[in-house]
Amino acid sequence: MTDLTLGGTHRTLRDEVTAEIRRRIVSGELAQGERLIEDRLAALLGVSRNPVRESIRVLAAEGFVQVIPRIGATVARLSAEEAEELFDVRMAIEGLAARLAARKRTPQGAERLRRVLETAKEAVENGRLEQVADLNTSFHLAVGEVAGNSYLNLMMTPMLQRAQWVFSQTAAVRGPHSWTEHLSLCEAIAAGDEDEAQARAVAHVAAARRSFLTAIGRTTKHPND
Amino acid sequence: MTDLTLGGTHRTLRDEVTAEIRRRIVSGELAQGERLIEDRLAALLGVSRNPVRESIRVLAAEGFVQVIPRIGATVARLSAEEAEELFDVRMAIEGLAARLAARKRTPQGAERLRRVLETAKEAVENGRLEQVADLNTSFHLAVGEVAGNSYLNLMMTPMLQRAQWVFSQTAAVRGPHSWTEHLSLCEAIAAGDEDEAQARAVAHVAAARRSFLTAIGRTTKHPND
DNA sequence: AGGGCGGGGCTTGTATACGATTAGCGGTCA
DNA sequence: TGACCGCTAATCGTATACAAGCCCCGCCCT
Repeated sequence: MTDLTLGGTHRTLRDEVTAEIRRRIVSGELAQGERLIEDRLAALLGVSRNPVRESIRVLAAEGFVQVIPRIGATVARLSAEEAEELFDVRMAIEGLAARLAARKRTPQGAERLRRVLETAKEAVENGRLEQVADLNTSFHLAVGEVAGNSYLNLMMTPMLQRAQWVFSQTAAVRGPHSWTEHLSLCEAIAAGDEDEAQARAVAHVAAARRSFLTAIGRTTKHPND
Repeated sequence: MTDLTLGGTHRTLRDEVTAEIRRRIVSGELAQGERLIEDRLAALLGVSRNPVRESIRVLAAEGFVQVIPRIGATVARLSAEEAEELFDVRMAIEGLAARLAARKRTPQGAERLRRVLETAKEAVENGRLEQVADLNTSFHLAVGEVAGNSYLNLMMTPMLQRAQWVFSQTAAVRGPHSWTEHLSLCEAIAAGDEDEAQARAVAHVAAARRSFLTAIGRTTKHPND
């Protein structure tokens, strides 16, 4: 009786395993370079090796895991250079997402974005800090969904989780600053101003990059910023 | 003696199966919406179901396959809208790739691009038409590699194959026109002109979009073009 | 003492087996 | 005649089994 309708909504073990391993990587519970031994992961999660293997392949395609045939899988290593490279990609992708969101916005879409911001505000006020990172990702993802480009969304989902990974690794918390920028982006989208929406999204990611660079203590790229 | 060095260069069945299924999808041998039955694919390729399953998950993450739990996997359907959406993503991503390639170019990198163009020219002259599509993809991918952004490359690889899929489905051949644009892009990159490289890459994708729209016989989007 | 060599354990790659669920079909009853 | 019900075949989800390769350690030889 629990699942009387569409059977397609069933969550398979593989899906849960994938989400769980990814969560552990993004949160840092699984350290960079750490070996992912199929047997142990399977035992740890109480499943057999098969779902674990399928998960590892997907996570490898997403860039969270590195697989070397006959040697094994490890959590990917994220050098400072690679982390910074991500911001370039984000500016391009999220700029496009914001532009399309402004173009294709609907009242429901704008409302949806506001609701995520509202939830985030509550979470901040109640001190649910670890939830804030997830809500941050949710907001960016919601922008992508409002943009209504399915392939863009397919790419954005792992990209944003990777971004979250970068921040969890560097322990760089951007604080309330970030949410003001979100709000500003939300307004531009709701107003349907494509140029402004893109500009604000790009500026937002650029600010995140500066925050990241400060956190890792190297200002080599923009010494006169 | 064939494999005396690094074992990591070993190609597993799963890799070959993934490449083969992807190739059949991109080439159209596997039609959109066609069911991918694990048993049959396994028998067809002479392997067991396990490598096939892992392949299907990866292809789903790349957007070539749609998986519904307990129902099965099918080749993804590519509506005209989704196909066109891809061009937006490509303009953003390939524009960035071209810009970064111009910024980080090296003599070897520029030479590499020229070599791909040379090979393509030969292929065109010798009438190896089905190879031309692959070389087209190779060129775009090479631009990404010269850009030297690992995550960008991770995203570009399936994206470009998806683009190739779109063209193989619409039977839109762009012909020598495209290669002039490649050459022009290559020069801008070699010259290190970031703005020009990005502009030419974007223009190239925009031209491909027009070609696509013409091929599917709907000019609704840009009626006055 | 140092370097090659072989064996054992661990881990991955692949195959097979079994249970669970779905879709499709035919029969039955109103 | 049409709709509902149960059955069967097909297929997926998961677990288990076995084979093959890799790493590491100790031994032996020089």
